[in-house]
Amino acid sequence: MKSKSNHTKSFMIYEELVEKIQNGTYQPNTKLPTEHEFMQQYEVARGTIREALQMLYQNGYIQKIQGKGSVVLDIRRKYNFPITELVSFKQIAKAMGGTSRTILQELSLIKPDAFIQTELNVSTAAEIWKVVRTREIDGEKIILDVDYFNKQYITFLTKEICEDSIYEYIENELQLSIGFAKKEILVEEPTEMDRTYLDLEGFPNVVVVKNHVYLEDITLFQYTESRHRPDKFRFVDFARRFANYSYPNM
Amino acid sequence: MKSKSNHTKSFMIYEELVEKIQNGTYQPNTKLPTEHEFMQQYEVARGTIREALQMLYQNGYIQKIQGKGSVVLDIRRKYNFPITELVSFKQIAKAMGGTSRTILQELSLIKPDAFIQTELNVSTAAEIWKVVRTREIDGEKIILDVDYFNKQYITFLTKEICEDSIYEYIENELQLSIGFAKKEILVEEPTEMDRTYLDLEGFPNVVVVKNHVYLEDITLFQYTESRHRPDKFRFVDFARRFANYSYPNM
DNA sequence: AATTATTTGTACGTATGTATG
DNA sequence: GCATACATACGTACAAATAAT
Repeated sequence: MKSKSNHTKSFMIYEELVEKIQNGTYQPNTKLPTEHEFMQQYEVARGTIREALQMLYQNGYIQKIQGKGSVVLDIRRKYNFPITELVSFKQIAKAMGGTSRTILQELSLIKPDAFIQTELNVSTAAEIWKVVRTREIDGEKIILDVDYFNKQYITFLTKEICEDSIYEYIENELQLSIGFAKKEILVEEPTEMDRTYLDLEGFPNVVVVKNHVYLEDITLFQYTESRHRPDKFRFVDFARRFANYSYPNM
Repeated sequence: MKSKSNHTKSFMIYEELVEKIQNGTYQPNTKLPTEHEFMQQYEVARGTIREALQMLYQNGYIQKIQGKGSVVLDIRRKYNFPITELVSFKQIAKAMGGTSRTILQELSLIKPDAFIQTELNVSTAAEIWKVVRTREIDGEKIILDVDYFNKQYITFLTKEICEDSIYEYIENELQLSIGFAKKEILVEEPTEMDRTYLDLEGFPNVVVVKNHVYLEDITLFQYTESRHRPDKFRFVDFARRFANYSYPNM
């Protein structure tokens, strides 16, 4: 999972601590070194350490307890699944282990119909890339991804890019920074497309994840529907009660 | 949505800005005042303003763009639904408007079976509150909530509390601070319980949200299954690509 | 039971870097 | 090149919660 360059001290410390939590250097339910110890270890100001710890906190790696210290959580380890982050299928497949394959069913430039005009907020004149891909895991076609990209921002696409990772291409080749996405999870009846491209095995509905994806400058460039066979669908989320807004500092 | 006291300057500023975004004082796709202007307006240090803005950013209210400013997003307004936060049904029902009702089907103290022992990480000796509630919206029973509370932490429950809001009771009466939760969304076949307590109308499966809820001191005190009729299920999530770890400051 | 030390939380101020216009 | 605005980092002080004396 790489993206734009982030060579700040706090981010590098964060990455190092994530690594040490994942490889067991810091064990679940034990305390991390104190902020003061980290200060000396990394020779940075306390605020810098607190930023790194805040990222760990925000992403569910640790719990910070005032007066006590930071405790390593094992939630990530227990559910080794991408938790509420924007990740591509390639990353998920890699994390899950099993054999996976992407089959490109369609790659075309289209004029947006009324639905796509609304979802991508474009006029009839716009040009849109339509990408249809089947995701096969352990020999079963269980996910159908239908993507629509605004050609104004994603100017060029090829079969090879779609079969690898479009996100990697967007961030590394096109040098665009993906900012955020709004996800919506629903259950729908299978469409004709679902029936042809998925191994539905008689399941009477599909779980649909609808995604609007924005760049960092707030331009909406992608609308995606990820259509899952219900028995294979799983979504894991980590939520804090108040995103306990204790922020680093100063 | 209230919880533990948070009277910090940055949090109060955050709340005030949320209010102003929601009531339209700050319009979507326009820029907020600069950090410098906020500094003068609130007579606080820049870091304090940046903390407040960071909370807005993290929760999808604004996008921060270096060199330009902070732009108000309309994602929250478009999907007026609790976005990836720990919220109780009472809050959701209130936000949705329509008529809603909670029916308490069962409230009992039980000894945990093998499944609950695993999910709540307790021994056979523990005592567990079991709460079964039906959620009715516009006259249809579409959600079945099955909660298990560790009596060690939630010592006392009544019919009235369960029919109102257990979360309010936990936070306001018991003065416990809820820390975080791990959610998992799956699709399952209806159980006998689902069939008796839900208006399933022939739907062959239910969407199940499994929830492990922890206090701020990391004690696991609740396991919940929220079982939804699939046609009425909807989950909205806001995700940042890298939770762009720019933190306030210093 | 009261005090002190430790550890995290909030807030202030300053300096410099980087992106935008 | 310059001004503006956000980003990162340093340092200091004190508050609040916890743990140890």
